[in-house]
Amino acid sequence: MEGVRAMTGQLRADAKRNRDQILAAARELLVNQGVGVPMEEIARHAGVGVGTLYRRFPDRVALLRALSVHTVEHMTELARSALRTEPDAWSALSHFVRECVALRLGALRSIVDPQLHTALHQSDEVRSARKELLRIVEQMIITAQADGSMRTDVGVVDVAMLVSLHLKRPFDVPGTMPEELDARLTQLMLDGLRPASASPLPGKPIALADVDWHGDR
Amino acid sequence: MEGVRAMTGQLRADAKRNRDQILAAARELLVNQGVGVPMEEIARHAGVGVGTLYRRFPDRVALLRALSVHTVEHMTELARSALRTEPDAWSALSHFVRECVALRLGALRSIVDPQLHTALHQSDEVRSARKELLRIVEQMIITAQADGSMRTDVGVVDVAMLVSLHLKRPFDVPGTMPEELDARLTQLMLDGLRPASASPLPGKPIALADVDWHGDR
Amino acid sequence: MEGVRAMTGQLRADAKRNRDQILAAARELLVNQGVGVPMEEIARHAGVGVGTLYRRFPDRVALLRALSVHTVEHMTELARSALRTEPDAWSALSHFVRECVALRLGALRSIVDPQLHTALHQSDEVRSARKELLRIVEQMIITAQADGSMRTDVGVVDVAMLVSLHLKRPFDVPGTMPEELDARLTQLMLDGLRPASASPLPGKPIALADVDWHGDR
Amino acid sequence: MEGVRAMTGQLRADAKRNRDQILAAARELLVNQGVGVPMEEIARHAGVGVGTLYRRFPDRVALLRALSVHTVEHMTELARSALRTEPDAWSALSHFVRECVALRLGALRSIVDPQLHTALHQSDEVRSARKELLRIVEQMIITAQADGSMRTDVGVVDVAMLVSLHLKRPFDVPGTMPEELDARLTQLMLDGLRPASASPLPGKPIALADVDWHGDR
DNA sequence: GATGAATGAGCCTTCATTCAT
DNA sequence: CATGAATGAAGGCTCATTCAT
Repeated sequence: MEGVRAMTGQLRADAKRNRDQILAAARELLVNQGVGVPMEEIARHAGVGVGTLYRRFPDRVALLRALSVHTVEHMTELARSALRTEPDAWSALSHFVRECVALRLGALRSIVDPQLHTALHQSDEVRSARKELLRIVEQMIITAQADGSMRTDVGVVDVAMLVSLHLKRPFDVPGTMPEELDARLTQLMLDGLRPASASPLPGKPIALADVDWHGDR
Repeated sequence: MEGVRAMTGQLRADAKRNRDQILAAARELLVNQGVGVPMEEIARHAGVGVGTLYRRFPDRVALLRALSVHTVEHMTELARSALRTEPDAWSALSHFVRECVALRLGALRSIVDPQLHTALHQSDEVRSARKELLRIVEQMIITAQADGSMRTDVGVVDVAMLVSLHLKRPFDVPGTMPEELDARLTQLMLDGLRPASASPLPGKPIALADVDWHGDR
Repeated sequence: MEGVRAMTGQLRADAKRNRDQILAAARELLVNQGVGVPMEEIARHAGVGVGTLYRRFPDRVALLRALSVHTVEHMTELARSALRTEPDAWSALSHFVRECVALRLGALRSIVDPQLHTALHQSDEVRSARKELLRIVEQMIITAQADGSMRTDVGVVDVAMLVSLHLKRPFDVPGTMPEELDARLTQLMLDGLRPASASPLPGKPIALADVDWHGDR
Repeated sequence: MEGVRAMTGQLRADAKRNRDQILAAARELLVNQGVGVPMEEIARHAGVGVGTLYRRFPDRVALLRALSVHTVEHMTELARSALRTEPDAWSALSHFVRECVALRLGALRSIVDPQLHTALHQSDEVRSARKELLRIVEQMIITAQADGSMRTDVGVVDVAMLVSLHLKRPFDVPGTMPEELDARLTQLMLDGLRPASASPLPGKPIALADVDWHGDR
């Protein structure tokens, strides 16, 4: 029984609850205060001791990695659900992107320290979660390009990198920017991906197959 | 004499040299290593002792502020020069944006800590430097919109915020992304600002006059 | 029944097995990794949870004490057996010493923290186990001195302290020292105890009766 | 000037004083409390802040290394001086050994953690200091063996390892052991090195040339 | 009883800033 | 003035021990 637990990643009920609380706390604090948040503050926020946090995630990088995977998986669900609900591929893509932005799913875009950034992505779990997401998005793109609703000189990686620029929570002095700013910027970005606007781009479309290390969350 | 010097912001030649070396070192290290760089490393890189650094800039925030002003002033020069050289307003704007991206003028976009971010902008010097830049860019925009080469539902602040998203140095695992990626993303963004692509935006254009705290560097 | 069990130090079979496994694990890890080994690692090595370890030994000192007693008792058996097997007292003594060294019976000589060391010896069990051992060794010595095979200006405590110096596992860069080193050093020590070599010693022979706190394990 | 300072290992007067105080404090605390002493306590004892300690010695291992070199150099002086003062090689050797024991020059023999031990000796400075010492001692030994005052079946490394066993400060409950104990044990050891006592040793004499990693302080 | 999760005190180390030389 | 030494607060992490399951 214990063995099965370990294999399937099951944890004792309370341990699982703690783990989830920690991830939630980390996510919130990261969004609001940047990657620098003290581990102790994350622990306190999650209602546990530091020791518990460290038992679950051996160090800061491990925590960020788990969070990263968690986020990417969330995005994958959103993408799948958009494909199901929306009438066509372009609507699905833009709906998906708007949701990601609105849900602030880019907490980890904040990571600006190169060591940390690299460490974060040296994880198969992170990489494979991202690859799965990108595969779905690539399908959306190919379909949208086929039916003429999207410019054809871009690949998933172009799109992923572009979108990821919009996923960083902007730390503006609160209240000085209109609510709709995020939505406006996102729409401007999406408009740039339409065929009508296409002006020549340097280089060639970058597809999933063209990079080793695939896009960024 | 000393008094005049102080008043006009003149410094003795070597002092000026020190100041410039420090700013250059800070800029380089910030770009390459993120905002975490120790003051001592900046000093070493600049070839001075920490003491000297602190004499010039009372604390870390002051240094970052100075760097911010310096960068914005650099951008202002680029904008002016683009207006002079380019045939029309839209070319000027896009040329200017491409230059900023290429020169990695967004080192401080890296700042992700909200306290720090706020502190940075609580400076009249920073604010007025930015206001000056935005005034010029606003002129470009208005002209470009008047001659039909730019969509009319955006304001400077929209554009500034959008551009600023592209100014952050992307910390990718080195060598995995094609050289042209930055240029491609920039072009996609510019294409989104063209009239051909315009789809309805939520809210209204945000102009310089619409915000208290004006855009972001 | 339970009462009798408790009194006679009997434990249920599995409990006894646990206890022994823990002691064995502790001994091995102590020998190989120094006194710093985490309790949790000892438990894991013994194939039990920490909880079990703590049920058996209320704290780290208690564990070390038990180990100490265990070791001393082992030495006592070796001494007795040597007396039975060897033709004379000196052979018995030297055989016994060589065995102790070879079996690395000095794991706890590693204890270098004075608080810990003191705590360890503030235990009647430890003290009486050691006293028993020393009584036997004292017999060997007296007999050997009487038949002229050992110098007469030393007492058990001298010998015990001397031997104990050789019981610490030497942490050398593995493989750089010849296998026989331990045996060579032990022999050099034994040779120093022979009458032929005797040169005057400061002070007087220290016998069991001369000290309060008797020798060292 | 500064350059010269760096090259010759010269420090500003106050810095040098601090460095010495730190080494002295470390030595004392190590002798009395084992290698576990908190860095902070060493700093306090030396009358400086932790920061200062860490500026001088980047980490605990560096401090221990410095101390090790310092000690070995001290021993080297003692050995040289003994050679000068004593009438013959054997007297020089035994005088030297007695002095080392009396001065408690074995604080670092306390190091029982194998990682730490290894780390300590992965230092050219430590190794070359030790090699120099061992060369001198080897001379003493060869000469003493030549004039018949020392058994001929041992090499420096044998002697060094043997002596090093006696250099660890014994942590006995204070006051329970007679003052002369150390001197008695040392004498017993020296007697074992005399020709009169020689009984056959397993293996062959281990000389400086026979090991890669040379003895242990 | 056994297990391993949770706790938190404590040590190590870094770095912004101050101050003696 | 420039320098770099000193300081100490703050954060990361470990591990002995307790306690819920």
